[in-house]
Amino acid sequence: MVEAPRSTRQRRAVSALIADLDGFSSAQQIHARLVAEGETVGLSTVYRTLQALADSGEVDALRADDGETLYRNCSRGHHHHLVCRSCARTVEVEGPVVEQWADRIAAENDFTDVSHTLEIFGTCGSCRTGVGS
Amino acid sequence: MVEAPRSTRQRRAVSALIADLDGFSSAQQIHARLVAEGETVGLSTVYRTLQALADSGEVDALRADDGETLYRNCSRGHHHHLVCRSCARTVEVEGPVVEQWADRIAAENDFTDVSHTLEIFGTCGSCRTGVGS
DNA sequence: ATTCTTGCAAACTATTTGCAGAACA
DNA sequence: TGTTCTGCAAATAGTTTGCAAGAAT
Repeated sequence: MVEAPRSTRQRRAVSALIADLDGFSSAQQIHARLVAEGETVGLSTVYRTLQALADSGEVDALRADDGETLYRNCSRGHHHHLVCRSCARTVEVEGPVVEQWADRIAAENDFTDVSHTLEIFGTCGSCRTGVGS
Repeated sequence: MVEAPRSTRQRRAVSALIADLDGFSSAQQIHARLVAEGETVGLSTVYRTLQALADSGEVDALRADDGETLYRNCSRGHHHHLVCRSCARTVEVEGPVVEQWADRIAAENDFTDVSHTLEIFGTCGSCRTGVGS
């Protein structure tokens, strides 16, 4: 049997913060932000909490290219990100096409419990115009 | 100007080994295998070489869920992966639909120089059947 | 009261880097 | 010969874990 975790100040703080976040954040960023808000939480606890949340499916976890694990709220609908390489501006986009494609591909190969990660990178208009390197 | 790297015994050994590999291997696995074959190569050199190869586009690099970076030969064109969560079996898939969708989304938001990452995860047939939990 | 959780510090893993000597062009 | 490359060891970065003290039920 799976036990529901106890409700503690720390876990509530982490969950609350995550619920407010739009994009992805690393465990360290989340911890830093909590501390900045005046919460007293240990970094290990943040890691442990995020892992638990990810295991239970309440948050999505994904590895960034630099090796950090990023987490994001998973309550709102599934969507992806269009991120500017230069200024990191992020646009949330939905892709029914992609979802369906991914499901179909998985089915064709006899895979179940399908999930996927998708990020699009590019240079946004402002960065192209305004910022010469 | 980009300088072509020098041809050394170590780099040749790494390239040769990668060319022989079918799936993904970590830097450590590649190093271990080279040593096993009798090559004398330092681990750092393997890391540096793989990075260079990845930068120049000669190999694909991808982060595994456990944090290791995996490399594979990149002779064929752009494609994505369908990976089994349980046994890590990987199927290479192509997605013209996705490529087009990504380009269109980016264009709609005035982004240029578009690239994207996409991985699909699931549980493969064998793992579903064979492994009862 | 008992059991789960926290936080610190130390341990770990994968990867990167400084530097002196070796290898290439 | 003048760079570039290598290998070692030490340094990083992110994350995990042991354990004693603190909370939750």
